[in-house]
Amino acid sequence: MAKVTIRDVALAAGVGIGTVSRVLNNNANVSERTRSTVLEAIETLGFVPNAAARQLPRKKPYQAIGVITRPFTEYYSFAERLRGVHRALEGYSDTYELVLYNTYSTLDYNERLESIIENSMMLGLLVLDFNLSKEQKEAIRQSGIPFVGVNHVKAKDWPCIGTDNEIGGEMATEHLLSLGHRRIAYVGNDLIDPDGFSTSKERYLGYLNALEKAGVEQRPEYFRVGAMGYEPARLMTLDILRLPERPTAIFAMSDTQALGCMAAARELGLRVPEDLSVMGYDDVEFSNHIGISTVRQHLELSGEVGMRYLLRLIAREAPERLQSLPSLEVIPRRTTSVL
Amino acid sequence: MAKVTIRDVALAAGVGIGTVSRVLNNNANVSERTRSTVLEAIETLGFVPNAAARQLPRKKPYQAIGVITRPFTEYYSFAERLRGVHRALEGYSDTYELVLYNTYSTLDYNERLESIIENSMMLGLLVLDFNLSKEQKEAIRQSGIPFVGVNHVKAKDWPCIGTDNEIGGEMATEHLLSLGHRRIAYVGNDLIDPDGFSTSKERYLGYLNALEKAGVEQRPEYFRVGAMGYEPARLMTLDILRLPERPTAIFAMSDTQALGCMAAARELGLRVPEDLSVMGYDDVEFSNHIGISTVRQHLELSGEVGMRYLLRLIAREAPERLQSLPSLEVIPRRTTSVL
DNA sequence: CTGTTAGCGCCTTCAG
DNA sequence: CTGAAGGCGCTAACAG
Repeated sequence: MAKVTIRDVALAAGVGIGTVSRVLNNNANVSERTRSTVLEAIETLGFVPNAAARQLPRKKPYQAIGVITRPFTEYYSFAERLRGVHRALEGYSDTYELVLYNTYSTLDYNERLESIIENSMMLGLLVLDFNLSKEQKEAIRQSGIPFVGVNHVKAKDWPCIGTDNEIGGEMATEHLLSLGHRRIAYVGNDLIDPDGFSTSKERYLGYLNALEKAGVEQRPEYFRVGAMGYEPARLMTLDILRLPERPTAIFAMSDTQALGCMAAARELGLRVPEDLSVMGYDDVEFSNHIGISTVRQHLELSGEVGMRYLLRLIAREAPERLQSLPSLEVIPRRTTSVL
Repeated sequence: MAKVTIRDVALAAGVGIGTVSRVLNNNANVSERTRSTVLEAIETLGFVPNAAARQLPRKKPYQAIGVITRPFTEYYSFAERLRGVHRALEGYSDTYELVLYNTYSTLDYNERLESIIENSMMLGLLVLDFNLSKEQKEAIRQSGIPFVGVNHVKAKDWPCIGTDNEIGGEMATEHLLSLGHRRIAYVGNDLIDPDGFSTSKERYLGYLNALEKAGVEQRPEYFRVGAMGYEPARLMTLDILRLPERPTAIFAMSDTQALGCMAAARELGLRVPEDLSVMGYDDVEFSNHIGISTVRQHLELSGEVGMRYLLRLIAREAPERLQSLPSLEVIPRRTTSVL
């Protein structure tokens, strides 16, 4: 159906477009009769006022900044990044609206990105946890929208911030090794996930590096990957722990998955860390509350730094180099102990 | 500084406005020289293109739905509600943008709301966890923007959805009583928080009801409220557990706070649930993973149902009555046990 | 109370 | 390659 405008409504209702506008804005100066006639016309025509057109004549312009991310509601770690984003935006709340593009899949992601560019409604764009293709970067650049990436390995062709997952994976594994563990399992997402993300692969490579440096043989049966999240991790761990010779430690690629490992251990009557050490990754907030040993990757800070920089780009302030994040840190807590 | 338009830029650069538009949109047909002249003018004038005006001539209209909430990044429970909101929006991602208004304070909240109404850019508004005043409801209604409330006790004057905190508090306490506990403490937020929220008060009233029905005396020293969150809960619990006669159970008003209670117990060498039962509230995701006994209030579903209804209102589809949430449920897990 | 007329700021032909 | 003109859909003054 073609787009219906205020003019169509006026025509259908047999009134002027000014009158239609008045009922739209609940202006007092309209008789009850004409009002209802207009309302009826709006109804039957399915008229939806164009937001941009309404906004145009108003004094205060609509200024919005977009944040595009993979489903943050499914991952605590994304939510923590967003916390930093909001921190950076504090004080700007009456200046910029935050438009959150929560995508569901790569396809969805690409479409949203395209639509953002087409609409050209965003003053700036923060790309959270997503790898843009060369073409996509080029397209955004063409559009003239300032953009910044968060959680991406440093690249020359766009301003981005992130940490090195391979190093992090190595650190986590080294921690376990330093505690005397030799039978260490890896539990994570599929190495290449549907969204083309290689986080799991990177952390796994770090794990391999650490083992190799320590001269520890890597056992294939201690390597399990699958869908992301708590439940798959629990199931995979159950499998691992039923092995004839079970590992004494597990490196889970996220804190949420570490929770799954711990649940599996509990189900089998194994104590953590006495019978099994569990190492997580991310250092989300609950990890501290519960006492999960993990690798801190400064999630919140990453969002904050990224957004601050984007704000600078938008304001065209001297774009000093993008500040880099503090180093990854191993945070030993109560789920890992000496063998 | 007055608003600078494309015309000012054209004037300053000594070119036509069409040319300015072309450089703005990275159109090929501009000589390198004029391009840089224009860019310079843009720079010195600090020109920012008006988003609405840019959008207007394009084919695809900008359609956005606003969600206004208290700082969701600080509360897991809000994040879970948002998950439901997103679920409801799945499949509409190419139709509606989701604009998230994450507020920092009541003042901020009121300002944002005003600005939303003034801009009239939103097709609909979902109000998450915030009590609107009569005037505010009236103002939104005047603006003609469809709106729905989530987490509000049922009211006649606007469509909203929510659960009864008093009943929930009573259920939680009854669970503890049924396990034989008589010395039960309450740990929560200040009864009236800075944002005028009375969630804590309501749950506390439920707690009192349950005690009274059971004929259990309520001890003032078992009542502690303070700032929201893990850390304050931990500190308050530390106090309570050092009492000459410490309670055998604690009802914490949220799962996050329950975590704080558990941490305090651990610090004092008390086992949960053997030495102390801890009851939470919310049933956020990690509660299941960790095994916290709690009251399920269907957070995710609330966001989903609310947004679905809003979508109907926007589409002007038969607004059958707003579906109500399932009843609250006590979910006993591993942090509560018989005395 | 209501129709009409100017723009809102920008994009997009259309001639040069 | 570039300037000028027409319109995007709506609001807001202005006369009735």
